[in-house]
Amino acid sequence: MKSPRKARPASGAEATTVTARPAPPRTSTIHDVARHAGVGSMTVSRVIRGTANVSPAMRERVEASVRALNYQVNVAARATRSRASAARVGILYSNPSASYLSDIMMGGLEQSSKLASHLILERCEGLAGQKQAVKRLLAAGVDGVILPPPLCDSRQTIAMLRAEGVTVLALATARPMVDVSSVRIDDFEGALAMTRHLIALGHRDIAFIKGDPQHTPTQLRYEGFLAGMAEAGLDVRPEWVAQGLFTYRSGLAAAEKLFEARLRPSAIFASNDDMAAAALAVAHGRQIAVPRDLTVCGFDDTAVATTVWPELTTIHQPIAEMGRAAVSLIVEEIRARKLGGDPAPVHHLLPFTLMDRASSDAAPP
Amino acid sequence: MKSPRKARPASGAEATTVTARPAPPRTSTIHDVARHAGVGSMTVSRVIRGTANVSPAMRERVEASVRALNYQVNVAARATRSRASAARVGILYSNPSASYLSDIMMGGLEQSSKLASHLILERCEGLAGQKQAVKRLLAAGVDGVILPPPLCDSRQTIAMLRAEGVTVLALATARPMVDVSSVRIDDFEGALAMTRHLIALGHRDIAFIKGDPQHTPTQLRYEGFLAGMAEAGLDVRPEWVAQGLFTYRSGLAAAEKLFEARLRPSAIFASNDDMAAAALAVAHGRQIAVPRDLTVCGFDDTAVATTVWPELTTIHQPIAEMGRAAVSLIVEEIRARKLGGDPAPVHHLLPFTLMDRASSDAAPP
DNA sequence: CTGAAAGCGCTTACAG
DNA sequence: CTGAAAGCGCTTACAG
Repeated sequence: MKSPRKARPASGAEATTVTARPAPPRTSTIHDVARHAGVGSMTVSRVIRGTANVSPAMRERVEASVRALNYQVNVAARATRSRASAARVGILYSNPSASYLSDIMMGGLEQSSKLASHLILERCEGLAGQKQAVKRLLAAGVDGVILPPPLCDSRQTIAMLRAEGVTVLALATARPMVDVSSVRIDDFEGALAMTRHLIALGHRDIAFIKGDPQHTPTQLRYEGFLAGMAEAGLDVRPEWVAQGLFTYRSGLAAAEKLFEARLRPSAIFASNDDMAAAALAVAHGRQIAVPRDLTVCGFDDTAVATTVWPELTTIHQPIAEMGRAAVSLIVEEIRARKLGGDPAPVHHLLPFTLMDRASSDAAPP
Repeated sequence: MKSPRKARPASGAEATTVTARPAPPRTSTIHDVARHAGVGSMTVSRVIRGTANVSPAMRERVEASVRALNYQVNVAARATRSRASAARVGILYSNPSASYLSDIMMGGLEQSSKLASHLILERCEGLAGQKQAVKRLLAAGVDGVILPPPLCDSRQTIAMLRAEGVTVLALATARPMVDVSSVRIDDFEGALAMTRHLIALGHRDIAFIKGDPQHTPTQLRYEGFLAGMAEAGLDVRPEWVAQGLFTYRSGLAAAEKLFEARLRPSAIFASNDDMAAAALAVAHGRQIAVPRDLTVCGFDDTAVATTVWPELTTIHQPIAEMGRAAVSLIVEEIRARKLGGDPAPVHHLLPFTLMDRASSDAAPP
């Protein structure tokens, strides 16, 4: 066995080089394009924004110059002038370890970077920390705040923000309020689609692991499951419904309970991926082969779904896209309000996708 | 059992309202502050940037006005004028499902949003897609590109970018090149620290699961482990070293192999969290209680580390912070080059943290 | 140490 | 349908 080194290997950089670097490329402006096309800068501005009132010939000419000069908009400059993106948007979160959070942030930050709006991340410690967190956001001068779960369902937080004239958007809530904009998927339909999928695979003996009763999607996912079973005329046995809390640990306990029932189900539908991953681990321990002897599926399509083996069949929530949509919508709403309007709240329902992976298969005969 | 509903529950918004909203807050500018403080705008600009050459009295006065008016910098406007942040930075990634990726992005986007630089995310499909992806980035007019693993170690990608005058930064590489800036932790020291921790807990029989031989951190983490064992005068049994590939599935196989050895180790140190999570699942299946009968630990502190139960003791890589640092450093390097300089590459080594969680405990007597 | 002027790259509002 | 002017909020470069 190789003898260990005491000094840090590669602690400094290695003595390898690549090549010398030429001068950095220069980026062109709207005026360069205008000069190249022989038109006014205003026309270029109209073309790149896709505004109406530009003759086709002119548009063609400008677009050619844009390509020729490899022009790219300077979003920072654009933001300076157009009120739209001068928006300051907060994201108030409370559960930083949730796997969906970084995807929400990623989508939101990406969109914000496109619009050159300014995003402010604020963490709220427990429920008691709400007031403090809202105060910090107000001190930062936010025009709007996006609320991911579970704060998306906190009437108190929403009320505090709105009392100060701040625009609010609830993200991934299952229970949107009529006068607060929201971005979400349809949890009921998602669970229904998964249940139909299992039934189409020939499963009749389907168990279900419920989520945390405190969270709004829990009930809808369960109802979607019940609806799917009912429309196929299948029974839902009480001993095949286990209570979970959306955590891996609760999934471990729930799965153990399901396996102790007299009859073993041929499929387990867990209402999120963490609990489905736990069910997989329990099955593995009991030497139950997945998917040969047991189908397991989840909900959300978070990172763990593709980490475990076999990879989980699950309902994909387009979380990053929801983050993007949330920023777009709230910035638009803020803009409208700044212009003196009173925009109606928008409720944006995004499509989910059933990801058919290796953890599910036809029911054993 | 409750009868299922056919219609989508809560498919539209609920009939609940909150409160009416007052007018949105207006944000103040540098000139408002200047007027309030009775000074020139330039002085305010100097104070908020923390520039030298401002008398303490003046600074005090301006800061009071900043607080009074709740002034917040408009980063977009700032970016317009200061060349620094006009930077366009690409992030070229190839493994979108990697759990560290969204954290890198999150840190990077956050920093970029602060600097009002422009981030462009580009995905490269397989190794063959490198050329295409680089072309797309060049077409987008990038000044610099950040390379997360595994592309951080691709000499070809780096060479292509630099040939076009693009500044490159390698993120989380274990083998930095001397003339390419990098941001990383010390993998050797991290593994050494974990090994020492296990030994301090009384473990003598420690098994190790190696990572993918293609990835640069693999060797260093293994060497860190060997060094720790050697300095304590402990043997490393060949049958207690298993080869993995950094995937959960490979961890499953590696752990099974370790348990088939004649003697069972009292601790398993997996060189990443996915494989440690797999080892946990295998132990669970074999009714081996963790941490009572077996200690399991990982490396990276990705989301899965706190998803599984018991939660994993692991080495925390400050991934989001590394993303932030990468953006800061590359923007600074781009700025320096734009001003005509030839800045030396920077090698930034961030501290790791040993997260002592529930999956590790003292060795059984 | 402080400030008035010019300008960043774009869009708004106003003329033709 | 097209464009010249003014201005967004800030910083750079130049005077004092």
